[in-house]
Amino acid sequence: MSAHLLAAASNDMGSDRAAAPASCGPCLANKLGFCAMIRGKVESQANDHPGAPLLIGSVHTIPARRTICQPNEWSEFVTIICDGWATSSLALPDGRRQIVSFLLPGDLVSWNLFEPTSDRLIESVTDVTYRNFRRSDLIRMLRESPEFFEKLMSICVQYTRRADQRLLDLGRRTADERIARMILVLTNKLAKRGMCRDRMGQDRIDFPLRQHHIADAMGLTPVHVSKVLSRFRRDQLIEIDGRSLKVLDQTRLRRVATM
Amino acid sequence: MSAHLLAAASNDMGSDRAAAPASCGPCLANKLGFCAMIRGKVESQANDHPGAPLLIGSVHTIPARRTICQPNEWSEFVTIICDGWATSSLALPDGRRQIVSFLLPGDLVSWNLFEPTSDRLIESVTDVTYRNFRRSDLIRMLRESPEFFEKLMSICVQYTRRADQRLLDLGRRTADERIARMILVLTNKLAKRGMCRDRMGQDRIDFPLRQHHIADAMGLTPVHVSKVLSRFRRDQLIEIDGRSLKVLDQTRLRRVATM
DNA sequence: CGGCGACTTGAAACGTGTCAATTAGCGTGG
DNA sequence: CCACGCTAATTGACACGTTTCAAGTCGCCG
Repeated sequence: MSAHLLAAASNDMGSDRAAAPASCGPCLANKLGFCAMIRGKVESQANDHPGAPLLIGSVHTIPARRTICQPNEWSEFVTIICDGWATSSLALPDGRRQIVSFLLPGDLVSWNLFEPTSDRLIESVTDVTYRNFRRSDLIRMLRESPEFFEKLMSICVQYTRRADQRLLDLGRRTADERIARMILVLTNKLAKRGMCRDRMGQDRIDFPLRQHHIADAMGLTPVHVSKVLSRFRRDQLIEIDGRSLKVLDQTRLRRVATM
Repeated sequence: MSAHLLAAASNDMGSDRAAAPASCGPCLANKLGFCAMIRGKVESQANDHPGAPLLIGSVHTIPARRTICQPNEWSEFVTIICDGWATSSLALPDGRRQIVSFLLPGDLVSWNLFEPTSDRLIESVTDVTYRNFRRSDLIRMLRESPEFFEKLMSICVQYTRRADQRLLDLGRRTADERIARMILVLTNKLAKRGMCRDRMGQDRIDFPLRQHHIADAMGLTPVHVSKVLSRFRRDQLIEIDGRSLKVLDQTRLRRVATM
């Protein structure tokens, strides 16, 4: 199978090219995450072995509030978020649910490349575009490229640390602490990706989450989230208008969060 | 450096031998976990390349209630629990703590081989004997042995699923559900390792945990744990005497746990 | 204009935490 | 052997944080 054929077969947007797909323009994370590395790999592969099959992900776009992947659904693809916000969550039969993490541009939906299925339910919050890579391609790359391997391991460590903090949140922190921390962590994460609205100050961010998302992530009820956020606003800690959020007093917010 | 020298240098129990260390007799998990595989590897290595340096872990024993590893302490070793119970936990500056997992014989203290440091505080519950492997040895083995790699990945998946469930516990389950689930999960885990007291029934287990361990693992207070356990006992769901626990009515306990 | 979903707010209920007093268990040393 | 001191566990009364329920507002879109 030629490089051209494979790329065309696995990609549903004919205009994409391996080196710099059109859809990665808005993906602000392609500098730091996997995408860049994979594309780099693809380029060098194309240069070194012009005849070798190209590793390239197919791009998909999905509207807000849709499910991207069902729990325990088998998939031969590994997906990376290119644009928009999504959630990765667990659900109980009786309807209770727990959001494990918010997925932002550049995030791997599941960092375990060897598990073609997972308990998690993946849903879009906003419109989301994501990129599917063939699992087997990535595994091969993992074996061949030490650099890629290192990168995956460091992402793995990072995710684990986040998961640990979330556990501390749910087990031992009050609602105020949880929500304050969440705002700080998200702001920080977005700042790292250059996704803040302010050119300079890294404190105003697009904030598409509904309060029930925050509730499900922090193990609270939407009503209580509303009360805490109202209090934060009354205390001039944060400002929310429309779908954007600004941290007004980072110092005091940190104190509330006990960070 | 000869194989003999290396083994002697990294092992503080002179009588141990690579193929079947004396201390692994009581370690009931060596059939299924890492230990077996590593020892297998060591044996075949010794046979194939008699001159190559032996990969062998040093064995240590530590009394109950001691800290095995401080948070963020750098270590060139990867440790596996051989015997006894330990905890892996996170602590807040103000004293609140969250136990992330209980470590049983056969468990890897940290499954991330590439991270020489972690936030976790590792403490012994009972007397614990563990085995330290040189991180660099394991990493080399990981690269060389696909079989070993697979094993680590499957352990990794398993730990992730457990972590997910713990998140659901803390975020969305009531105290009763959490404690019932914990009892069932632990009983099950011990049964898998053949660590039950009954020869047949897999329901009576050694249970060295104090109630404050349960509290710290489940995000509750010791007082409340006591109340819930008392109720479970009054309702004939479980029986506790001394340091052993027996599930009396698995069906009803499962119902309480919403499993 | 009407309807719907997201959010807000208050009152009351509930689960869990806090505090305090008491008992049981266990290792240590006299 | 017992006395001592320590930690673990139990129990009840009360406080607090969070949930539940309910009513109402706001903004958005058909």
